[in-house]
Amino acid sequence: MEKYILENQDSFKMSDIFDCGQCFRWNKQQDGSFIGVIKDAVIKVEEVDNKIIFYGESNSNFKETINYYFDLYTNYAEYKNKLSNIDKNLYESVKFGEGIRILRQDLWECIISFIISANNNIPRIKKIIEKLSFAYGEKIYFDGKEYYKFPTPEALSKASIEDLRNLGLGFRDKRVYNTTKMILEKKADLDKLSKLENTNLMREELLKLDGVGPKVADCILLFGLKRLDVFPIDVWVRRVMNDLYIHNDDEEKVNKKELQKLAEEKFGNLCGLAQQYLFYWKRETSA
DNA sequence: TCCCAGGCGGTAG
DNA sequence: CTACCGCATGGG
Repeated sequence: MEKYILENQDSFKMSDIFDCGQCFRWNKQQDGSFIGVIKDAVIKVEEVDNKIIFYGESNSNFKETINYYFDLYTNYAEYKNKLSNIDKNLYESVKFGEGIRILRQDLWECIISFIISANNNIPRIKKIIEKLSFAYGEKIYFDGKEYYKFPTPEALSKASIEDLRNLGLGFRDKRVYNTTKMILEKKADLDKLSKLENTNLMREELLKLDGVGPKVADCILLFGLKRLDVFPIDVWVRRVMNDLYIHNDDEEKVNKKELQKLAEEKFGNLCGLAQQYLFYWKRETSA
């Protein structure tokens, strides 16, 4: 078992990071710690006396895995400073979610996860991903308990549309099935895609995948490719943006393109990060 | 019983 | 190009 201790981190709050809706595979334990699966490894994170402690088995460089996944090479104080200075709303939302970091999640896992997210709620998304991993992912042990990796494209391609339907994917079954096939057969090349410079070219590639529309593509860009210059618009973000800036009586009528433009103007190349603070702030304080 | 959830794909105008 | 609709499922 490896152990990695983090001290004096400018922003790292487990609840903010794991509850802000960017990831689906971290679960809070009774002792307050979180356990999740990063690629091939089960990781446990706990907070003791303002120190963050990571535990896990790792076949390669444990510390590097953690540093990369939690984006610890990036100084969020600068980001937060910039955003806080934009206006009072951003100041409040950043203060509320001060411990947020954008995780660097696996692209493939991100794609499937957010296809499943369509017209779905977060608890059920988590359940479905758990079931997928249990059924098609490789078993690993941690602290005497069983966990399951997220299935590889090869493994998931063994599932028929009906299999997926039986796991509770609903109408998303075909989308996951088709996209898995496309990626497995290299009709969509994720390695090539992740090396693209231009965010819009990346988005175009993602949009070719079945079940990936504008919102899902932007989530993948933000959470799987760390493109902070995208602004995923869902019901919550539309709500908070309308409440704060637009004040349309009928929030449903708020034009998405207009909103997109407004976000880019206000938040610039950090609009994805701004989205995350706003989303978390609004969702947590209105529940 | 109805409504909603991190939307998307298809079709029609 | 925009506007609408159907879609599976589970929880409130």
